[in-house]
Amino acid sequence: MSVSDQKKKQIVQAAIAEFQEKGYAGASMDRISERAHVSKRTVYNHFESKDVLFKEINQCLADQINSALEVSYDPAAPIRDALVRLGWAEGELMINPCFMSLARMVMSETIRDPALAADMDSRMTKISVFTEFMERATREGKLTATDPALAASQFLGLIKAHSFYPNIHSGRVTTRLEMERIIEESVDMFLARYGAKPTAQTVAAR
Amino acid sequence: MSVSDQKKKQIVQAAIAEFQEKGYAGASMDRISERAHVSKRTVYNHFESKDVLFKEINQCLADQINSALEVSYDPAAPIRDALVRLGWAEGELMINPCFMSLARMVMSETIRDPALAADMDSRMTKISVFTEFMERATREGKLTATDPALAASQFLGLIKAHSFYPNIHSGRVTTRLEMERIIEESVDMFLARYGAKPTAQTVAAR
DNA sequence: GAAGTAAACTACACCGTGCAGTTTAGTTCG
DNA sequence: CGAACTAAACTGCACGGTGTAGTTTACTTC
Repeated sequence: MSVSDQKKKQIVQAAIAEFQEKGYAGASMDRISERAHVSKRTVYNHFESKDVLFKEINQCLADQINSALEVSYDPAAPIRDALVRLGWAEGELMINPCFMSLARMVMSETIRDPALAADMDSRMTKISVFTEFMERATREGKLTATDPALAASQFLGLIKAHSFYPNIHSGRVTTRLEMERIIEESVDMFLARYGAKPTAQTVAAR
Repeated sequence: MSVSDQKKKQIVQAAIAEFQEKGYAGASMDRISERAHVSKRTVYNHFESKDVLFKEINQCLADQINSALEVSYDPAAPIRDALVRLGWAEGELMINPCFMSLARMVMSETIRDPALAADMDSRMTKISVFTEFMERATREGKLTATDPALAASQFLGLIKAHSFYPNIHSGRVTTRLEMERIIEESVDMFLARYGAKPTAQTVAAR
């Protein structure tokens, strides 16, 4: 990595910290350059404006989400295992402090600015895997989710309700152990509602 | 209502709109006074600073939440009906555009500022009704929620996942009809997991 | 000579205050 | 009743001090 790339990385890190603490409007380009141990002019050599710098950081978040959600559907796996694996695709992000820190910052801005929210949404290209999963599993008789989109959103809602949303407020990040429990409990509830033919075997598996 | 009170109300309304659109740091006291059709000096006669004005608005939100959650436990009602009623205590808030608008604004600030988040939390005195409900219903054999706090948070999570959190981003407010469905679906899933003795009667009631 | 630095500089916007003068509501008195 | 008075609130404007985004300039390092 060249010196210039190194500086750019420092700037991005500093900007994340500054935007996180103060928000877009409250962040100062002077402080960002200080935190990056870089002259202000160097910041402007790499990013033509505060807005461009902010957008670049947003793209980092979208990239993280998209790559985390590249999860393939395994028809051979038992539905319970497949759901746990699907849950972990999201869960893995939420136990990652770097991701959560970024997510908090971006979210507090998107809440206020619908245009920015739409822009971010358009960057999240992989969200559909959850609905596709429900649809396919139902087609194969493993679930009874007649409304796959609803089921997907309920599944995500259960997980997020115990990790993402509380974290967003407290700043505390869920541990891997806690996430295991959250996913177990979410899958339990989800299968209680949508599991096909609740046989003795399914119950015993709990 | 006196003229002075009327002006104060105008200021609060204008401030909500301004804070909502621009955030705390981005909001301008000059613009707030313009939006309220009031001189800037009048704003400062009612509120000694931007911060005081902001806090006053936060208190409005806390008041709305606390009064909405004053819901009593009815031991005579079937558990399903009681859950629906409990869900509506929260749901009623979320189909209210005024509440949602305020909630969005406050949330985007509390996300960034943990101290403010803690301050707001301390003002929400009635959140415990959900856990108390689960605890009591389990004691009376109507539910099997061995961890009442978890069950309460799952119940709320299911409802919020389909109204509050999507609304926060899109700005679109859930209709009463949609909320009926959300609460039905949430109670369905909740009872599938925690309903005591799933008898033929319980199933038929769906 | 390409990239970085430090510091000063421009051109604003913003918070909060001060103040001279006006409006409003209510009360007293003829 | 209605005119005169009073106290409080409101207006509009200007101002000090501060902070900001982004630019420029002169200098340094590799």
